[in-house]
Parts: sequence; C-alpha cells; structure tokens
Amino acid sequence: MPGTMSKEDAPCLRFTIDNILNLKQRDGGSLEDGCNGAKQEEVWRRNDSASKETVKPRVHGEESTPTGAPCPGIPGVPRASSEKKPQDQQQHAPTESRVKKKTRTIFSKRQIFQLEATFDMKRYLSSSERACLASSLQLTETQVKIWFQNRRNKLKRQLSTDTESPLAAEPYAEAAKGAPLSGFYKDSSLLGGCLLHVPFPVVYPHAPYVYFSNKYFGLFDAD
Amino acid sequence: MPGTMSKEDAPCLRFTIDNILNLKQRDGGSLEDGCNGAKQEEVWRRNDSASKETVKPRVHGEESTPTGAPCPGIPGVPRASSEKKPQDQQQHAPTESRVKKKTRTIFSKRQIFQLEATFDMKRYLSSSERACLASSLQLTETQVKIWFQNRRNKLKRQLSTDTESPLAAEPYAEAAKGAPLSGFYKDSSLLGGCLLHVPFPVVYPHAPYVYFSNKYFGLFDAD
DNA sequence: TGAAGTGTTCCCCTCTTGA
DNA sequence: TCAAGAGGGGAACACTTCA
Repeated sequence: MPGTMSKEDAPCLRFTIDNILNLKQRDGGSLEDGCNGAKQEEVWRRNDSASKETVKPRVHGEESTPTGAPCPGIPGVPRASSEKKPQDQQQHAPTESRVKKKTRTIFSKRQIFQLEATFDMKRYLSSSERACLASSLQLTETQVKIWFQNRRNKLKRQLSTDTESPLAAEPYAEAAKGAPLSGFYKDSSLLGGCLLHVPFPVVYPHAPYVYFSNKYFGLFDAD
Repeated sequence: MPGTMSKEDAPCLRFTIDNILNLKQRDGGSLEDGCNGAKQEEVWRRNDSASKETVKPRVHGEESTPTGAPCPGIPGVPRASSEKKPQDQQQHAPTESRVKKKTRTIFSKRQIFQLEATFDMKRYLSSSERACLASSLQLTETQVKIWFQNRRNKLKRQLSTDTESPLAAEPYAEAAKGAPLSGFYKDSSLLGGCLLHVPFPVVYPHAPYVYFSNKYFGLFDAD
C-alpha cells in the first residue's frame, strides 16, 4: 500500500495510561475529557474519511455518523505521519533510508499495553481513532492499522483453536476479551471519535497490574 | 469477525412504491414486512461477497447494525450473486453472451423513483441496504452501487454549479434534497439493516406526484 | 512470536465514454 | 443524459515471511 494515508484531520485523544486510569477512577462517568467527545459511531471498520484531498465521505463503516467534532489534536505531538518512524521505533528501525528490509519493530510495553487496551474495547478503529492512538503512541497510523489487523488474526486463530476457552481459569479473561466476535462490532458507540469513554478493561485496584488479552501488564514499568 | 455477514443475511425491505406510500399513510408503522419481492436473478458482475468461496466478512457497511431482521433469504432465490442480467435489464441488454459492449441500461421510472427516494434519505448504502434495494428493484447490487455513485456525482456537480440554489422555488426542494452533503452521512441510523422506517420524501397528498431530486414522479404511470 | 509483506476483494472518487 | 468503464486510493482479510 502506497501512500496509505494522508491523515490530516485526525482528531486526537489521550490514550495515555494515566488518562485511562483516571477515567477508571472517575467511574466511567463523563470521560469526555481527552479529546472531548466526538462520538461518531464508526464501529466496525475502517471508517475513515480524511484520506483523500477531496472530501471523501467514505461512509464505509459508519462514517455516516460523524456526530462529534474532531479532536483538537495534541499540540506537542507531531502527527504520526505515515512514512517515518516515530521515536519509539527509530531505535529498532535504524536507518532512515527506505530500505524495505523487513525490519521487525518491537513495540514497547507501553505501546502494546495501550494497543491491547484499545483492542479489548473494539476490534476496529475508525481513521480518527487510529490517528489519535497512533499519535499518542508515537507510532504511524499504518503501524497501528497493521497491529490491529494482526491482532484480529491472532484472536481469530485463538478462538478457532481453543474454542473451549481454557482461559476460563482467569475470571476476567472473558470479559477482557470482549464478546466472542459475533456481534461485537456493533458497539460502535463505545468509542467516540477519538476518546475512550468506556470503563477500562480489568484493573485490579489492589495492584499495579492490568489484565486483559491473556496478559498482565505492570503499570509502572512502562517500556 | 470473520463471518460478520456474508451478505447472506442481508435484511430485506420493501422499497416498492406501494409500500412506501402505504407507509406514509400508515404513518411509519411497522414495515418490517419482509423481503419478499426479491428475486433478482444474479447479475453479471463481480458483485461482492457472494463471489468468494472464503467467508470474507467485509464489515464495510452497516453490517454492524442489522437493525431489522435479516431478510429470510428467499428460498429459491439465489443471492444476487453474479453473472446475469435481471429482468428489467434484459430487455436492454439483449444477449446473454457476455459481450461487454457498453450497453447503457435505461432504468424504469419505478426504479428511478425508488432509487431517488432512497438517495434522498441517505447518500450511501450499506451492503445490506444495497442488496435489499437491488433485489426489490430487480437490479444488481452493482447497478445500485453505480447508480448511487453517479447520483452522488451529479448532486455534487449541481451543488457546485448553482450554489445559489435556484431550486428555492420549490418549497420542498431543499428538504427533499437533504443536507448538502456536509454532515449528511451521519443519518446512517435512518436505515436499519435494510428497511426504510422513516417518513418518505415529499408526497403531495392532493396529487399522484412525488417531488424530489428536482423531478416529479407520477405515481401511477410506473415505467 | 509477531510486525510487516504480499495478494485479492471491495468500496469510493474522479474523469471519460458512448448509446 | 447518464449507466458504465477505467484508473487510483484506502482498507479488510488470508497467508506468508523472517528478524
């Protein structure tokens, strides 16, 4: 995919762990803080909009319900443009020379954490959500997109493999995984344009760990 | 999400004029009738889903919000899959021989009417809505898709041309046209899976004519 | 193991063609 | 005039590759 995305108007949100945790504490009330609440149904899909120079509605997904206003866009955070490696990545992807060598980027714990957290809430991101998440993680939108793609495949594989869900051992496992996929994509309303105003995955109040997607994430050892 | 809908379950609605008018009279009651009328023989084209052997979800459209009950799936009627011209078309597209000659199909008044009516309510259709409309009109999904595409272009051209909207002469013109495109796509909620449970365009109670999209449609001289 | 590459399909857009 | 063709882009999915 060539110049996959010009992502201009990508709204932005705060997908930071701090924010997330704060939201949790605030009892999932009106978490519209981050990028205010754009709500936008979107949902299952690649919604997007903003990709071309021309006004492309792209109703594909639910593009049709761009209720909210696009997120302000975090000031200090440069738009995770497509072709350059943001900070976190550069250390792994050494040269700027476009050597399409198949370098395998290693995402940091923080990045994985947020990606998983987001994935647990919805399997598909709208372009604006993707843009926000990407910028907050210092990743390119393509990386986020690919990550979600791969993650979906992974989940699919897992589901087809252990259908009997041996995960049952973990009390929160199921909840954390979200609905089995069936009608999962309809919860578009869960994520507003770019902010997660939904209760967060599974946070154990007594310990600095968060469990979901079959993994535990220490909250304090970022990276 | 794989199987997210193989378009099989495309719900169905009655986009027939009769239905529409009845609805109008019934005050938007429960039109969940059913699909019935669908027959659509397949069409020549690569229409979507059904063409593959693998279950490709393609969450694209409204699939995610199958509000209405999925269309029963007409027994003897294969989903508008792909290779042949439906009735209405056959008269225009003479031979069955795949002579890709660039034949210009002439849609009937009834078809245009329903297409326009639908277009006035929403500029984009989800795959299920498209399937339903296509089947009710005896058109292929691709034809409906292309029609909407061309219609969107036409509207765009019109808007850019007479921006001053000389249409003002017609009191209902604006309403009928719906929002100018801007945030128009948000009304996805208007159409549940495949049925139009919304008030119909502009019907003059005193005469058998319906006006919208800058045209008058006689209701009794179908075709 | 998992990010990224490859291939295929589909939708949308713009512009063009030709009955 | 307008349905349809053609070209280009983005995105999804299945599969594969290889640090």
